[in-house]
Amino acid sequence: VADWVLHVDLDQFIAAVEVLRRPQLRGKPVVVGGDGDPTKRGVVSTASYEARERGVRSGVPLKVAVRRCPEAVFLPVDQAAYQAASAVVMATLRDTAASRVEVAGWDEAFLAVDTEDPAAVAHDIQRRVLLATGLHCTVGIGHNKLQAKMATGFGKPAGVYRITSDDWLPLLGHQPAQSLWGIGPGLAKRLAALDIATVADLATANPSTMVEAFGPNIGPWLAGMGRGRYDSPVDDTPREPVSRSRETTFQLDLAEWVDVREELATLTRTLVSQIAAEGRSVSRVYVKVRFVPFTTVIRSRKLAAPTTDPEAVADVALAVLERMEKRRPVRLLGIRTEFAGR
DNA sequence: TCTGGGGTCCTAGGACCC
DNA sequence: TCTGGGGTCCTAGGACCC
Repeated sequence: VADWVLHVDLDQFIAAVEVLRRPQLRGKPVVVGGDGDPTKRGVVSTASYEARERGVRSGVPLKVAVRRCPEAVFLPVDQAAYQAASAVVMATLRDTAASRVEVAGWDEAFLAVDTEDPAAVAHDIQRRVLLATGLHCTVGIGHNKLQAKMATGFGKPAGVYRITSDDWLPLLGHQPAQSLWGIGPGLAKRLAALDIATVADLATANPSTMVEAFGPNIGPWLAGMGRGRYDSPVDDTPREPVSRSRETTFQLDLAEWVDVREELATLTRTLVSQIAAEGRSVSRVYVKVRFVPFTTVIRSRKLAAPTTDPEAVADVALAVLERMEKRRPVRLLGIRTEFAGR
């Protein structure tokens, strides 16, 4: 078969971009997260391999990270820099032998490639990306996106790895179902209740049981993934954003409801002003509140008509907030707006 | 002790309509 | 006493990903 899918994944992307513009950091533990102050509330976005060896991984609270690795260099998140680097990477990928490139995030993409020698294409991609950006990437090869994506894990860092249907079960059969792309803690728990623990268990699961337990779409999709099957093709259609959100974690929890209202109104106005400046209008508003102790509530309301008026959206957000229990203290406020015209 | 911020997609169930 | 079947729209909320 000459139709291959390649999954290109930049290695420790965010940390690598930072090291690129601060060469003196090469080889040192680098932690990017929050505003770069590890005494504040926030979590790690990406850590360099040197920091990962010390147990500092994405999602670890910065306060924990600094305890585990006090000598690490802590840097603030600089989205614009990563976006710019990402754009160069994606342009480089589009300039390769790939017939289609599906951007799957800042630092990863799927490529449809028609070739007899996918490994040669993969190495060529690595050379070109390194030349254009100074960044290293891993390339996974398969006959679909799932196989390619799982192969990347075996190729890290900076390697090339291939998985096809023939070696899917020998390689992955004994692994937990949750190791598969798309199976998180929630699905893993429901699978475990059906005595499905591993990828091999999933591969041999009874189809009607799966449909009964997960529905006509997700059931067969899960069972197929157990056998390394994956139908959705590499899709290079540029995607219009569906929604945009902003959220804030307060350094000091809000104890007064009047402050909660004020912060939510400000957050909403800021976001909607930006959206309006881009010429988009808002059709639905979600309000997210995280209370202490740790519970998160999300409520939404559709607007009577799409609008670009920050005040109007703020009013709706406050009305949604009023429907919630006025618990305190409040740790986090978030606003998400869905765009009109979809 | 501490738990970010940015997204997408799917499903259940109620309201309402014919 | 019995109360279909199909459809859309809406909200809540689960789940996953980087």
